[in-house]
Amino acid sequence: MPRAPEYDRSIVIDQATAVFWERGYSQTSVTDLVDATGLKPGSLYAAFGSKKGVFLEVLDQYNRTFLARIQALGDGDIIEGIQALLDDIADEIVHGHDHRGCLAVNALLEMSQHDPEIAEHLARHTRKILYAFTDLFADAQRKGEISDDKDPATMASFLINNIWGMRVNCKTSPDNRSLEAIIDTVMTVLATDLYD
Amino acid sequence: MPRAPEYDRSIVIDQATAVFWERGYSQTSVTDLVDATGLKPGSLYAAFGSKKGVFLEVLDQYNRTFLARIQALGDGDIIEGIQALLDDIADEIVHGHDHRGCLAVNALLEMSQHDPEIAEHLARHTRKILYAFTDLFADAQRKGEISDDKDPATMASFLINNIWGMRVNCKTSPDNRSLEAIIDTVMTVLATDLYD
DNA sequence: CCTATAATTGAATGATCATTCAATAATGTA
DNA sequence: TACATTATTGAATGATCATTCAATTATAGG
Repeated sequence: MPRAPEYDRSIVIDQATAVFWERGYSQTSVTDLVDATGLKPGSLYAAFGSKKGVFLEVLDQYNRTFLARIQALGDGDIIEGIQALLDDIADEIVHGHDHRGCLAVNALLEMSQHDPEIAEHLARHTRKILYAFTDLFADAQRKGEISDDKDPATMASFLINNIWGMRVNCKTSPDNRSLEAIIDTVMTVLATDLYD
Repeated sequence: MPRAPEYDRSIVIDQATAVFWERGYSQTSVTDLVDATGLKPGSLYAAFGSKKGVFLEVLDQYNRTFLARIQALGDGDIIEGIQALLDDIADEIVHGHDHRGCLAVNALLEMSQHDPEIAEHLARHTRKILYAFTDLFADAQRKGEISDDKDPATMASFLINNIWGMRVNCKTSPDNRSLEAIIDTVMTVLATDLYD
C-alpha cells in the first residue's frame, strides 16, 4: 500500500561514493549529494537520516568491496595475487584519472579524530583487513608458497603499512619508478628468506 | 613611528599549529584560531591575510622542523639515527596523548585534491624529504655503514613509504607489537643485504 | 473508488562560516 | 606635543551549511 521509492539505494550510494571520494567528507555539501544523486534533501534524509548516515553507508560498501577482493586472493597463488594487487594500486596511481587515493584512508585521516562513530567504523574495517591478510599468509605457508619462519601477522602488518604508504604517496607525485621500487622491496621481503 | 605588534608571530604560529593538528583544516574555524591565539579576527587577517595564509605558514614551520631533524641524522651513525627516528614515531603513537599523526600527511590527504596551493606546498616538501633521505643513504654508503649494492633513492622511497604508513596506522590502533614488527622489517631491509 | 501509507518536493530555518571595516588606541619621530 | 603610521577591536556582512517540514503525489489493498 505504500508508495515505492523511485531510486535504487545502491546506485545512490555509488553516486554518493564518487562525490565523497573526490571531495572528502567535510568539503562535500548536502547540495553536492543532492546534485549527484538527484534526490531532494527530504528524500535523502528520509532514506539515510543525515549526511553522516550517507557517508557511513558509503564507507560500508567501499570497505566490503575491498575486503572481498583481498579474500579472493586465497583462491590462487597468493604471492602472485598480492603482487597483482600492489601493481593494480600503482597502476591506478600512475594512470588513473585523478589522485583520489583510498576512500577509507582519506576518511581515516580527515575524520577519525573528529568523529568517534566514523573512527570506530574504520578501525573495525582495518582490523578485518589485517586478519584477512594474516589468514592469507598463513594459507600461503600451509601451501608451501612461502617459508614458515616468518610470522603471518608481522607480514600482514608490514604489507598493510606499505599499502597505506602508497595511498599517501599518490597524493604527491605519481612517480612510477619509486612505486615500482617500493613494490619490489615489499615483495622481496614477503617472498624470500631474509636470514638464510 | 608605527605601533608595534603585541603578539609574537612564531608563538601565534605554534598556537595555530596545535589547533590545526588536532582538528584538521576544514574543521578548524577562524573562531578556533581567535580563541587559541588571542588575536581578534582583524589582527589575524592583517597578519596572515586569510585562514589559509595561517595554515600555509603553519605547514611551512612544521615541515622545516621535520626536514632539519632528518638532515641532523647525517652527523652520527645514520642507520642508528633512522632506527631512533622510527622508534620515536612509534613511541609517540603508543604513548602520545592523542592520535594526531603527522600534520603534513593529514593535510595532504584532507586538502591536496581541493586546494592546489596547499597541494603544491606539500608536494615540494615531500620532495625535499625524499632528497634528504636519499643523501643520507648515499652518505651511509660512502662511510661504509651499509653496502653499496642498493640504490639510495630506492631505500629512501621505501623508508618514507613506511613512515607514511605508520602515520596512517596511528589513527586506528596504537598496537605496539605490530609497530615494532614493521620497524624491525624496515630496518632489516635497510641495514642488511637481501641478495647475499 | 477510497483510504492508509509512504515518497517526493522545495522553500524555509537557524546556525555557523570566513571575512571586512570603521572606530579606537598605541607608538616613534619631528 | 602633534602627527603619521600601524595595531587592535568587535560588531556586522553575506554566504553557505545541514536539516526540517508542511504540502503534494503516488501506490496498493479493501
